[in-house]
Amino acid sequence: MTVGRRRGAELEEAILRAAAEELRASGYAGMTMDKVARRAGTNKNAIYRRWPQRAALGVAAYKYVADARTPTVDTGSLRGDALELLRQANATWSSPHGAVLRDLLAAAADEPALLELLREQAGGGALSAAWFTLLGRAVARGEAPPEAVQPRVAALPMTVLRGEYALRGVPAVPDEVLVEIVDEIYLPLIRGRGLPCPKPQPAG
Amino acid sequence: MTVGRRRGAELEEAILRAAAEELRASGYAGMTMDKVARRAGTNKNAIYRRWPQRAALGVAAYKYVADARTPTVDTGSLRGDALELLRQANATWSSPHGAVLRDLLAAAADEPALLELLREQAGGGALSAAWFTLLGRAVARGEAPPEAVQPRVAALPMTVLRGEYALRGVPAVPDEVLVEIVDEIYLPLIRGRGLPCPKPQPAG
DNA sequence: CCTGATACGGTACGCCCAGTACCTTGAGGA
DNA sequence: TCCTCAAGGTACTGGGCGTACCGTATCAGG
Repeated sequence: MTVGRRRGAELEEAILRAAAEELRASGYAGMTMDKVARRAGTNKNAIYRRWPQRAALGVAAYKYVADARTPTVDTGSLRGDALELLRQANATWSSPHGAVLRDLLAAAADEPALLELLREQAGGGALSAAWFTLLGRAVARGEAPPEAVQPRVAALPMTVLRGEYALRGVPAVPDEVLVEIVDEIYLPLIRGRGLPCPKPQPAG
Repeated sequence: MTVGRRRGAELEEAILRAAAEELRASGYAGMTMDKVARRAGTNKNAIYRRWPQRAALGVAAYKYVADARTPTVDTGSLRGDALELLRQANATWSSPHGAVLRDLLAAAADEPALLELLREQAGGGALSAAWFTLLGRAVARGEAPPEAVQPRVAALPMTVLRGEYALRGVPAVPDEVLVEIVDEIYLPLIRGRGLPCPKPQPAG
């Protein structure tokens, strides 16, 4: 009746796919080991043989669907680039895919090892690199002072966007907020860093 | 043996105290209803008669210990005020008290009602008000341009600090980072917003 | 083709915890 | 005093994580 007993990579694929589907359908909280096993047409043993804990499976399932595409933009202006990158990030986090990631982050609060992995995905590596190159290009064009190229400054819009997520309940920040972040915060900050700027109150 | 059967407010106090102690001892995940009941010298019924769910008890216990002190600072300069407020926030979030709050936030990801309450505590109301008055004073002193008085701008240092928490595993951000946030981001931003600033590249 | 080793499948556990039901017992008010 | 209501005690359902055990299919090697 069955097409034979699956083993190794094939079974692993099936489990990951099932876990990913469960994540999408019920969120991380609803991703039960039994349900994953049933959906994958196997049982919990096969899962626990590969991942020691539910959280580990969750992370694996997330990485399975997360195509680690490095965001790239080049609109020709700092403003355009920043806005585009923000929009991409906003779209990503607003998708069900982003919801899963947020659930996972919340649920893994007591699993240091998993937090590490997730943190990377959530905006550690590739993303901050994108902001760096973006700023670098702006400097080359003379749009930004070299002093502005600095980790905390470069990726500030993403930080503010995350803050916006924290304030509102759920993502999907309206586009005008993204524009505001760029025009009222990022660009003025870059400008402000360009000034040798005598303090307005040179007291002291 | 016992001092008699406790009722009403007295019992409620005891439960809240016990729940708070459990939170401190084992985090939210370890705050079991049975354990709270046992520690309070009562049983789960008395708890469920007052709070319908575990999460509700968690929030109540948190609010029980959280003395909602409104932070106030006035060092005489924008830089000093901002730094002081950041230091206070950092101290708060680094304390076990802050750890409980973070646990709670993570655990309540699927309880919209609780999220609301927590969000308020986490920096919604009183805190952003403090940043507003701080900036207002700076404007009055001529240290900052009036255009800078804007929600997202005013509380930006807190947003960046939260971002720092997200990147590192656990709070307790070193003091020099707080200084950097103020000197490299907040102050330059305020400065930059003061300029009518012709765009460096007026293309278009 | 036969024989192991390995891993899959099935099932049944143990444990813990949330939340509920039911009854007994004490305390305070009328 | 008696009555009511809440507190205490205990047991139970339901469900989820993680484990154990055992039969069985697949694969590798001779």
